[in-house]
Amino acid sequence: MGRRKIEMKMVTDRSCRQVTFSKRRTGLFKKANELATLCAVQIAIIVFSPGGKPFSFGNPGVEPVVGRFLNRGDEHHDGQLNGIQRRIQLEKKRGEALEKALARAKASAAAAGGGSDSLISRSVEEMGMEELVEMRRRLVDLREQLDGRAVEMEASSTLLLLSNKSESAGDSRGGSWGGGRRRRSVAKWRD
Amino acid sequence: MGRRKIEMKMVTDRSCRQVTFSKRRTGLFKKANELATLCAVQIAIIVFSPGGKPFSFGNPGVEPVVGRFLNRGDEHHDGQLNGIQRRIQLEKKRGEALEKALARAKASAAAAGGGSDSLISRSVEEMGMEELVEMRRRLVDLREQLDGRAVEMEASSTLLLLSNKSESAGDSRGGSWGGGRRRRSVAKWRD
DNA sequence: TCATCTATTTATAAATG
DNA sequence: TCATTTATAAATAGATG
Repeated sequence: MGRRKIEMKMVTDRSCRQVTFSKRRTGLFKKANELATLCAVQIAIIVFSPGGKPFSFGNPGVEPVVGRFLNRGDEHHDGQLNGIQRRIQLEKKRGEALEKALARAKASAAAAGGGSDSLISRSVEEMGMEELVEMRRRLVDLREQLDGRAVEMEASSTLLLLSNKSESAGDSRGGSWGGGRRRRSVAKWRD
Repeated sequence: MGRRKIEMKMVTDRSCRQVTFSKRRTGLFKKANELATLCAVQIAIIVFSPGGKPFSFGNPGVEPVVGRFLNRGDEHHDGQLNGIQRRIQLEKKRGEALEKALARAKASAAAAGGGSDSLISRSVEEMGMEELVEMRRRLVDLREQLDGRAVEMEASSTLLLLSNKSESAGDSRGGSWGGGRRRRSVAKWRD
């Protein structure tokens, strides 16, 4: 697609790689936009430049699409809607083990609510890998809870739960280029 | 790019639209794969077909990329690496408010550890939106902490922290190199 | 550095099996 | 309905200012 055919290996020269990245990212986003337009579908692309900077494209926006994707229970592809009742049934089926895990997750959240701030003095930086992994496990439990709940709510609420920071709790719509994230308004074309 | 030039409007015929979607989705994923290969970058694409079915592509996987995107603090784009020290400095700059929030988050995790499972009897389904939002906020704080720690670790560990599920809460290695959400492997090529 | 140019390669719309 | 083919539009690698 250029003067010469190129090998499909990482471009070794940093400068060339950056140029290639910029050109192809532009092309990719354009293609994505065409796909969204021609087929009237939702699409989101997130890409980090070689320098580590995030670029994104989304129709109608990155977060609605990501939210829809993440919220999707793995077991049901009902497409449209699906009552929470079905979900609950599935969850109950998972058995007591999950129930206990959920109880712990809830206890965690509640305990945090009345939290005594000074109970834990060690900094997270001092924690070992094992502890972090365990923290993460509970975190995942929490998130499962949130996701399970989320299917009940309409899209805007779901967005609130999934978006990292909730200032934009509203429903900022409009297909967007560039940063899906709040500060970036339209497009960053340079890295 | 075909026998004829086509208008950039929604293809009205459902059948043609589906064909166009399949072809262009394939092309888009191929381009994304090339971009990832040539430039050694992380990228994720999520697209819902006209029928509402999800398709995804991700390098090294959808969730690691989405996680990185959602977790990104808006204020620092340090790019490469950055010792945890730099991160800590930035966090300290945020002031006492954040310090307190973090302390609460840590307390939460710790409380969960010694958790009394029966403290909370209400089901999550019964919780109100506000409580869920608050739970989510703490969750985000926790995750920020984990991410701050994560920069110290090598990629595989980072992947472990960010990937949504690890059945084996222990230290399941060999991060899933491709899958989107847990059950999905890499890409679904048919709708 | 950076945008623009163009020779080529690549993607794909329509045709075809 | 699909997969394959083919004529053409579109993307882009390298050149150039």
